[in-house]
Amino acid sequence: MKADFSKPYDPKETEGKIYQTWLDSGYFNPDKLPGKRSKNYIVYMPLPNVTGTLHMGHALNNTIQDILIRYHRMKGFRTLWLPGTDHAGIATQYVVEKDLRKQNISRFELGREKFTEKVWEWKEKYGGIILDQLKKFGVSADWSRTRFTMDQSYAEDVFKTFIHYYEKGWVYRGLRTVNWCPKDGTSLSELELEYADAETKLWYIKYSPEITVATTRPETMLGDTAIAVNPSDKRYKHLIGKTVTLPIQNREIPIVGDIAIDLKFGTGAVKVTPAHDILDFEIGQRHKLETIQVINERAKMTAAAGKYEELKTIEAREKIVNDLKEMGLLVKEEKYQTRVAKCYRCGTIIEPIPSNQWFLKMDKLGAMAKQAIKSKKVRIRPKNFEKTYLNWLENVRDWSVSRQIWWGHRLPVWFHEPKCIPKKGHEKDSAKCEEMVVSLIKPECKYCEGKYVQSDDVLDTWFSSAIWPFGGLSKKDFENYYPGNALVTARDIINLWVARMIFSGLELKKKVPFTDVFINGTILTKDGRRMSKSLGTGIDPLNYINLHGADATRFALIWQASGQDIRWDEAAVMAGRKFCNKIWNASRFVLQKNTGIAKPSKALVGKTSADKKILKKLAAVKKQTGKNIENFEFSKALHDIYDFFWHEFCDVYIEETKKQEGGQEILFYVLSESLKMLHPFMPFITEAIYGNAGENKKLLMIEKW
RNA sequence: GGGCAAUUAGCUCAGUGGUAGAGCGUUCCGUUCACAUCGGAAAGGUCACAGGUUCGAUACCUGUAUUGCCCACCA
Repeated sequence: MKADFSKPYDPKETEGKIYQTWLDSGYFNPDKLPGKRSKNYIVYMPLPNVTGTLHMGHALNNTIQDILIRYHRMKGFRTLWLPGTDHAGIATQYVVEKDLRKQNISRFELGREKFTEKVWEWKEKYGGIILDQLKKFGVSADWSRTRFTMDQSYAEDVFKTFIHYYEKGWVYRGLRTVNWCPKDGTSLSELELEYADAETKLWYIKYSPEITVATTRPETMLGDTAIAVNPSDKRYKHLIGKTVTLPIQNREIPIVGDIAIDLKFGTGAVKVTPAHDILDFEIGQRHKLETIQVINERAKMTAAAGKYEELKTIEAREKIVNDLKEMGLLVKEEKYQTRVAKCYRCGTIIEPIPSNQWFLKMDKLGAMAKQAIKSKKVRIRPKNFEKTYLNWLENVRDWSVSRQIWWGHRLPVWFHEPKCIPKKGHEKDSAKCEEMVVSLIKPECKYCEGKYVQSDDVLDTWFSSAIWPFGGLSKKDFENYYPGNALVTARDIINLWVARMIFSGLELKKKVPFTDVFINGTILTKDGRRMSKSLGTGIDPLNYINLHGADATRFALIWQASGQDIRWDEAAVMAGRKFCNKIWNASRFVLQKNTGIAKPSKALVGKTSADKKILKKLAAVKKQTGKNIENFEFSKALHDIYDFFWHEFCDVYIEETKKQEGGQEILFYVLSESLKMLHPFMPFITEAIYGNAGENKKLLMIEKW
């Protein structure tokens, strides 16, 4: 398409058309790129949630990836940027449930099957929104390869991965005290918790003449199975090994010594409730303590709580405090500032309860992930994030991979019906019925008429995201496009996602999925606060596109993305817009003077000192820009080009040529080269102008850098 | 509690062992034809604070303060 220089640059009118031209070219698809391209450059897009809408973080993250892809495409690489969306487990289930609630339908009325159908409907209707928003940014991903983590082939890879781990003996089932959301009815990983400050009380309860404990949760005392003290604590040392009688329950419980106990806090003696506290559970494991569950999955007291059965935990707390008071066992209560863990989705206070979960052993996998960084097979930039990554792996716990929700990959685990109806001639084999089978397809019992029923649990959503670098590729694509090169993501998912992709790739495919991880900065508000929808501090990047164009917005993002955190300053978008105007007008000037020249000459020799100077400068800037991009120094690269274009080329050289004869070829050449350098950063306007430059038939996006 | 980072012009940020730069904003001047979304010029900083290394530190080291982020988590 031709740019119309009789008017000022209008991004609104131009960007849609340019994007369509790119789509029509097919060049987003590596298989359709022209020319010999012997080397690959592959970027795996961090999967946005299907429920998501674009925020500033996506905008920055995807602009960076687009710069990498466009640069390498122009450099002659066979470039693949793999896009997709994540089913996002509980996040999506939550959104759809909320939607249904408006129609007064609960998911329980619908039942599992109908509910998941509804989620699929929802996904078909709204799941593509975020990808369409990315297109407005100029994202040059290969949309023909777009994947969804619940696509059949992807899901199959997820199941195979689970089965692989199971067969290795790395998957186990265990009762474990987990963070449980009573509202969503699911366990949550530590990383899915949000903490909020809360004012509560610290109650001092006398367990024996010698032992008083301090607790914020007296209701859990009903499930206490020990008292723990620090073994070096002189006050209690002599009591270790003895027992006390648990008040109310009148149960004998042992006093154990454990180093996890802080001498300075409270009284130095701690009640241990393995069932309802994760740290206590670990203490319980160490001392082989019994686990007595007194709170159920709806946050009510169980039968084991005796007369408090069926009370909500808070009601039970009040009653118990009162009862203790009456018994004269409440020594004192004091105000206490604490932090309560809440569900990251619904904000409900989580309740640690023992629950049957599936775990993936992390010893071998964690070691592999660690080794990948230590051996420099994978580099994380900025480098200090390698520490974040390694620290996590140093003391990583086994990964709880099961979730009690309906939307997700159901575990490929099949349980035998309780009854056994032996097949004829197999009466003697009835004991051989396998209680549980892990298999991709529904198994049949060899010995009896009994059926297998699939587990109700689904896998943690990160379990499926962890295989994105290969689960997202067809068999043929896998051969051509695995492993990839770069992964650009935010720092908060270095452990949740990046580490898990690395060990998944190594274990399942024997190769690291990518060699470079770039952690982009976090965009904060101008006064340094986190951008978030719930705080009302978020900004919709599409507003900037509508007002000033995608190029100006991309400019603003990269212009400011020099450090880690960005305090977002809107003025930068205006600067980007002004720069667009400058590019547009300088191009008009140069191209009007060069109507007759088809291609810029390659081996130009400057005649005047101004000519020589600009050519020299251009060569230097171009070299430096390439280096900067390859080193993930995008902001530096943009500042250099900006400086060169505006202050060297426009302010000095163009003005100089007005005074001197000739030099048109050099003008034309420097402009063309500038457009190329600018293209990865500001793809729309540069492509639009390039269509006007001489007889260019080629799109700038595939022009040689 | 542990770790990481930041502190430079009114604002958002670069930067370097030898007395500081950009964008935006401000002030003044300028519309001869690429661009007033422009050009030219100017004002504006004891580079958080204290010590140390050095001939010399904003830059290197130590400490302090403030801020932010990550991880762990206190019963």
